[in-house]
Amino acid sequence: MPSQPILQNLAESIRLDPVETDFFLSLLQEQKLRRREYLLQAGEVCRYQSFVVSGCLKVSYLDPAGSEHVVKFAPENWWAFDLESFALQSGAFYSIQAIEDTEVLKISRTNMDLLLDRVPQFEKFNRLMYQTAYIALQRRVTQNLTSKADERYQQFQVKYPGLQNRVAQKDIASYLGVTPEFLSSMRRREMLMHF
Amino acid sequence: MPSQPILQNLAESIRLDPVETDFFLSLLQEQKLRRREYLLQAGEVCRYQSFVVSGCLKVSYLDPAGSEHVVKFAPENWWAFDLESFALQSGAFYSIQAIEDTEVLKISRTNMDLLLDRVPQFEKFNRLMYQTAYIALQRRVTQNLTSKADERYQQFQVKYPGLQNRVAQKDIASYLGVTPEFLSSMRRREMLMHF
DNA sequence: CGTCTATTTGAATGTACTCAAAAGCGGTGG
DNA sequence: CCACCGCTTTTGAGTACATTCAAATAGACG
Repeated sequence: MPSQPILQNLAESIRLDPVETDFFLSLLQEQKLRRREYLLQAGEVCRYQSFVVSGCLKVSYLDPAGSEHVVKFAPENWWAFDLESFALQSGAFYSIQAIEDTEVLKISRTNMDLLLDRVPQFEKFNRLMYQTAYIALQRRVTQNLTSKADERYQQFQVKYPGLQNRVAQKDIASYLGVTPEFLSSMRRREMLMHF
Repeated sequence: MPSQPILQNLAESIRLDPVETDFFLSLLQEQKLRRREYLLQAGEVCRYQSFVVSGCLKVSYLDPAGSEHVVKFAPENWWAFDLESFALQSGAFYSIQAIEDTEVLKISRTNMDLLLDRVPQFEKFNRLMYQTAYIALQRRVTQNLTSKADERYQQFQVKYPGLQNRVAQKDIASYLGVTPEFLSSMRRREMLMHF
């Protein structure tokens, strides 16, 4: 199991001794997804919290009119799950789909509860994850209100370096909240600017 | 001290015995603000988590170009604070200002730590607050991307019933992410619709 | 009452969308 | 290996949504 990346990710917020580390690793499951395969479908209960080892996922939501809205991407070293559904074990609002062949390490809600019980450090990890997620989201709201599509595109490039070459433009457009056609014309204008 | 509303708010997520309740209340401070007075200025460290007993606050952010963006309103029974600044004791990103004469009950970061130590119930309260805040925010992001200004205005009216009569239109416009002029013309069209 | 700020109104402009059609590209089967 | 199919991306014209700027009107407060 390719456990190095996830341990490194943990190390950013908490410190574990070898026993705790092993216990944590023993609770993980590995899963491989093909391009286009779903890790979670809207409506299902989100039973796992997943860490992307390789590949890339997209988290999206289908509005009543039937069009898709991408909420976030999760390339290597990102966590992906429907936070609300995982926390409350309610029906998921979002779907999570692989946009490349992807390998994840996931921990079930049950095992996470075990972990929280036995290794109190993980309370902190969890709290920080919520906190970080909230703060990041709050800034995104603010930025969406503040900036025009071309600025949001630049912010996307900063947030996800290199990802624009791995993700379909229609998905980037959806993430930015513009139509694929408009993103295309934005890119054209941007190209011309450089001459 | 008008402690009934805040106890009712707590009761929505946790149950306290009389001793815990008294301990909690002993950690609160009362503060009265005049219209236009600031509870927090951007750049300061947010040392308190405040609960609005009466009146109304607005949480807003000043962009580099100097224009204000309202992030949320906090009328009676809402909590208001800069979550990031309070958690990390870093400089606040947001300002919090009274838009009516307002009365708040606030708890300092220090006292909150005490509380978390002595009454573990509050871990849950805190986690739920983050969780709820996150989920609400996530939906707002999605809605902002999905819907037009007039729909966002309706959502505002649902979220904050009756508040449109207490808040300046320029602040509502800012919250919705449109210009005051456009909100004004939206309302005119809406009026005409009813004939 | 006068001053200051908020709101309304209108015209001109810009930003982003819809619809339609053409071109590009990737995967699949022959 | 190539041809074809389906989906994505590009391009363009016309339109709708929202902004800017300017000026007039209305309200709030001392």
